[in-house]
Amino acid sequence: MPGRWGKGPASWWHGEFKGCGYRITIPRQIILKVLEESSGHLSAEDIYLKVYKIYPAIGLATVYRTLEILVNMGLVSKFDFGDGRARYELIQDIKEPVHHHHLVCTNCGRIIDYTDFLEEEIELIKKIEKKLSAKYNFEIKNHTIQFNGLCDKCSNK
Amino acid sequence: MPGRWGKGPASWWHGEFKGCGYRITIPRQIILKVLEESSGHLSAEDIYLKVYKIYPAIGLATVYRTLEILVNMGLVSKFDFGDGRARYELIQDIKEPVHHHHLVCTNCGRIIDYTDFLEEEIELIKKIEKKLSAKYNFEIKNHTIQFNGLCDKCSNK
DNA sequence: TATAATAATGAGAATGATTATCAATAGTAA
DNA sequence: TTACTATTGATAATCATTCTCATTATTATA
Ligand SMILES: [Mn+2]
Ligand SMILES: [Mn+2]
Ligand SMILES: [Zn+2]
Ligand SMILES: [Zn+2]
Repeated sequence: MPGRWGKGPASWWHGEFKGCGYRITIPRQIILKVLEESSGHLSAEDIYLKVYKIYPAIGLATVYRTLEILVNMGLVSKFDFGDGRARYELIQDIKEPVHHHHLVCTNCGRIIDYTDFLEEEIELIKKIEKKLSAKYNFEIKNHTIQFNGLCDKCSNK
Repeated sequence: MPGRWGKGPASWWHGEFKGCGYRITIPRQIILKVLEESSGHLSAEDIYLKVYKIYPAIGLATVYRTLEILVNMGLVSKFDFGDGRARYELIQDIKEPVHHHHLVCTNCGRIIDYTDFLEEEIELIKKIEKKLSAKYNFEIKNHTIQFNGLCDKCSNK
């Protein structure tokens, strides 16, 4: 995640975090660190276990509390892929999010990220958002697009 | 839901149901009836309560079991809108599903169905599915598209 | 730096949706 | 009708997530 750190000790998110009245704590720093260094789709417990290795005093409730804040601040996306637990992933770049969509295998649960949209896809989404905003007077903040089916391994049984 | 019933007593779904080795039972008939007569986004408990009025002997576990079958058969869609309980809705027409997408208010939880896609939207989805299938060797069965934001009431505070 | 105010924490209990268990019942084919 | 067994309802068990609360850590301030 290049370009996010200044020269000082403060991380890219410290400013926004403090601006919202939140304190910079050890648990929060480590949770963010783990999110930064992991590839996506981690469950709260996944994150807890990774933090635990660095900081065994961590509590699971703190992980949940921190994730809730991050989701509300728009720094983390929360997904439900149907396996009974929520999944979290850091939004890579706040200014210009590297948005991506998901392919979810309904058999083995594998999740494939794809970002190589057709140019049209991006255009169309903007157009649809505009149309829906107008028609339903709805202020659209973000969207989720997911294709479900069978991955290569599962469709070849 | 016109055009689904023959002249006999059997409902449109009886054939497919039996074909899968499932028995036609009173609880299942009433659950389907409730799904047919309700507008979408019902939780398992919503369904349980509606069935209960007609058939008080119903058990909640039976509702869950039946819904699981219906989802697996592709007769019912299951969604998670982030309020901690799954939502179910009958797919209106199996042959030519009246597919729709959702606008979800992140403040009050209101859900708006929209089906009035731009013609381009439908075309593009087909194109994307084809591209993704080829690239990831993924057999796409269905998709979910959801826009999140604030509904008119909530954005006017 | 020391202090006060209070946000944040971790442990553990509580919640609540969903699933599993099991003996009794009902649907089906013969 | 009978025999077979899928299905059921009650209820216990699971398990992710949230809540409670006494303790601790962070921050602004003096
Ligand atoms: Mn992803
Ligand atoms: Mn709907
Ligand atoms: Zn798979
Ligand atoms: Zn709303």
